[in-house]
Amino acid sequence: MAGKESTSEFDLDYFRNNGFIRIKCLKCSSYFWAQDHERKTCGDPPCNAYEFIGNPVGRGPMSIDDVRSAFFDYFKKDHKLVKPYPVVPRWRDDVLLVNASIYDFQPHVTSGLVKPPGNPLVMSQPSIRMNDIDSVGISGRHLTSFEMMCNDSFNTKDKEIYWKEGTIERCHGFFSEAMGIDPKEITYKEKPWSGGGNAGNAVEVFVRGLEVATLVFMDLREDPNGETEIDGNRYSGMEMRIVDTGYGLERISWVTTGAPTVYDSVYGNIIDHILENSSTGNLNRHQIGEITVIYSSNPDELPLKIEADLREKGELTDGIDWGNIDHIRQAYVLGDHARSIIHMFRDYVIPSNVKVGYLLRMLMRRSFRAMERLNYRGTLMDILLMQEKSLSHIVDGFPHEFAEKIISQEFEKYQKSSSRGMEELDRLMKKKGRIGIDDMVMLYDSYGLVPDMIQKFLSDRGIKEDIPPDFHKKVVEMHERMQKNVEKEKPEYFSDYETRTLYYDDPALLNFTALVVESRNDIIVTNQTAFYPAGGGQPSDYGYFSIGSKQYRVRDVYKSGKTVYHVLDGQLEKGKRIMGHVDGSRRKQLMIHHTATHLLLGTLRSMFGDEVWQSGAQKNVESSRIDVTCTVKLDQETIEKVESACMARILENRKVTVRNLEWNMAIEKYGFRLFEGGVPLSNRLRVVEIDGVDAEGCGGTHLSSTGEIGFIKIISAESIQEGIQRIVFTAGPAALKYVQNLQKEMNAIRDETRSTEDVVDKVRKNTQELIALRDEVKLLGREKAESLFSNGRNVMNGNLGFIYIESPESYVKDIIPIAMKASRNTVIRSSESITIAGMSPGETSELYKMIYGMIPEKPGKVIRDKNMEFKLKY
RNA sequence: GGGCCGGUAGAUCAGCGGUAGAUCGCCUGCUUUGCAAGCAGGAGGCCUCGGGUUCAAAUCCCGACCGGUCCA
Repeated sequence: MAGKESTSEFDLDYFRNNGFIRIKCLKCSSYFWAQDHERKTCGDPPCNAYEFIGNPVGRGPMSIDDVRSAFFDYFKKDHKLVKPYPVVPRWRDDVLLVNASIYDFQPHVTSGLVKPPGNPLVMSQPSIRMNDIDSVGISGRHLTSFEMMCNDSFNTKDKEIYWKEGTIERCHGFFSEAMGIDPKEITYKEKPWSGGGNAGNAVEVFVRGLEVATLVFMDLREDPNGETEIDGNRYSGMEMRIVDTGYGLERISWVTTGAPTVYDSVYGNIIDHILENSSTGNLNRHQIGEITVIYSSNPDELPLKIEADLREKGELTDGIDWGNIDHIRQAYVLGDHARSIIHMFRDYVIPSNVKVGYLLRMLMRRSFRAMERLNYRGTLMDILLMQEKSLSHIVDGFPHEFAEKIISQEFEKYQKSSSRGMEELDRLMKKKGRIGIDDMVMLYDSYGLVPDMIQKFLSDRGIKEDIPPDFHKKVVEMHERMQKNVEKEKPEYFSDYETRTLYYDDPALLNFTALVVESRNDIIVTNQTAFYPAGGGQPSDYGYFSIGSKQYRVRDVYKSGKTVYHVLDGQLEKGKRIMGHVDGSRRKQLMIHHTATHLLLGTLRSMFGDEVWQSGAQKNVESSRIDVTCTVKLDQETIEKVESACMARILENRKVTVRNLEWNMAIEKYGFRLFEGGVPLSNRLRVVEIDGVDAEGCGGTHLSSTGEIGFIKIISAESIQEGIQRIVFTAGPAALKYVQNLQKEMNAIRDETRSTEDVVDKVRKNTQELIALRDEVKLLGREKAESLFSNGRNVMNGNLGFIYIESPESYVKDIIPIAMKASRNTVIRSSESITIAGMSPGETSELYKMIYGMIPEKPGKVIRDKNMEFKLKY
């Protein structure tokens, strides 16, 4: 019955006029809307298990291409169709991958600063989620990459597009009319939603136990003083109310095919191909459908855990060949990962040990292992090419050459570190006879050897070793210790005054008048400023403010929001009229380095291709650096080529233009390449373009042509991470100074080495001579020690016999090893010490007592080590 | 960004306080019709770098640098 005990956010005309009633789920007590008045449960697992496997809905099986075009056709009438964004979100730095379609519009659109690329809009956004990677291939429903289709509308005070009514009406229309699903099968479950600093009401849409869409009505933002509380966080209302829907493309297609798993549904042909070309041949996958249903009924538990429990109880074993199931699962993994890898390659991600590169490496290595376990006869590229075909309507420009190169490099690395690991394992076995859990953790940690590779290695040698059940726990424990976050000291923000940015109006302006509008201790805000604040890798300007003859040095300048803060030596009161003076030579040098950075990046990209992306940069006065993704190691020869190419472009004196473009237009024109450096949050993108070389969104100050750079000299190139090269360079006057210093150093070396002609040759000779002399001294020392030892006197003192040597202190260390091999104890006396060395511990101890009694001045220090050697220092 | 493992002959590694070794590769000679191989001999090392401890450091401690790997 329509519950009246609580008011609903979804008590909509559309529901009421179309025969829907609100029902309280018998199992989970949440509310849902349905046209089937007899319905008792909400449709969300675990309240319902999957009921569509082997029993599809709709007019017939629809491929993802079918579903996608049906979706677009349905919404295109009154929505703008937007092209998908890259899966690597270069426009934001808080996440590694696009997880959902709304990521495309955060934070610039959701904050209201930038207008959406269409309103309302429709699109299908490839998304990658790595969280459930352990369940991929096993649960039957988890994917690392999928397409999230959405129809989004952005409502403002002035313009209402559509809100709940319009969204639900469209959703129901799409599923029932366009997809031909029996409307009585569709349920809408109410559920509050929160994430990424926003929150709102939502409904989840279910068909036969499968969640096919989520409709989110985002109208709250996180606010510590907000009046609404959700999950312990406080929220307040947003000016823009956003409809964000997520339709799971693969799932919707799946519910129409009723295939055993989503993998079979979406790319069953590729799974067939993989199995046909592996050791078992193709396998029937019908049993897997039953397993998928079982897992669906317990969504909060890890599939492998459920499976282990059921198998222990003896359920879930009848007639199931687990060897085959495992084999099929590897094929699923391979099929799934191939898709994510395509998306990442498309965005030129390079495998590495950090960030998104690490995620790519993880996917690739898991794929390699799956191929090995399957004995798959093809290559990873074969599977990528098949998946590329199946994604042809959504992915364009998959770079084949780049993919081939990266795969072969990564495979080589994978094999190398596996075989190193295997050698280490072999050594450990020889040394210890068995492998403990700590060894396993070490092999995994240091060589990437997963436990089943270790197991296989051992079983090939007839040794049975179980993987300890707490292996992963141990790994996690080990990594728990490494959490550490350094909180950076935050500068003080106390104003929201919009400072006029004279440095943008005229980058050459150095002297200006200003009014102090805010003041706190040594920090002031002025109405306008020509001081460039630190940002975009460009450090702040220096200089001073003056009032009459008094000067106040400017030590630091920073910007927050629209306010520019100046840190002074001294204090200036609010209301004072002052003159500002920017240190012109510092600014000029920073501008040269900044424009040079863009030139260098553009040049590198033209030389090494689209894989070159900036991944960090820092300008400075003496030198600057830029980090770029690049698989090529930059040797001296390459560096010189880069320098020459830069020089050519400097001599061409190419124009540098700065334009403020509307966000969406800028992307339309230049693409996501604009987001090379950081991205300022504003409604317009400031695009700095070097004619024919490079265009980037950038907030820095720039020269007006490349000729002003003078010349660029690369100081060093090193790899700071895998796939990332750090180039340190200098330009303009700083470059001249650098070269002058080199000359000075060279002259100094020439003087010090007393060389007249070839300095390098002279240094080489000197070094060789030094090594030769060092060796000779060593040898002479030993010879001398030998001769001192053989000339030693045989002494009998009471019943103690020993060899007595008098020697300079410097030879003592050479005599000791000889003495220790001799059959008798040796006493070595120098002007500084008496040393006893020998093979008979008992006797040396006696000798020590005797000699200690004999010397007139008692020693200050007695050294005794495990060789039973004594040293008495006077 | 953090943890862990490592850096010794051209390559792969051993040695883990006492005067640098193995295997493969390389060079020379012998054996062989030739190849594969065998035998004998030989060359090849600032033991990554810098500090410290020590009579003595490749070895122990600290710090850089480089490589690998796992996690975020």
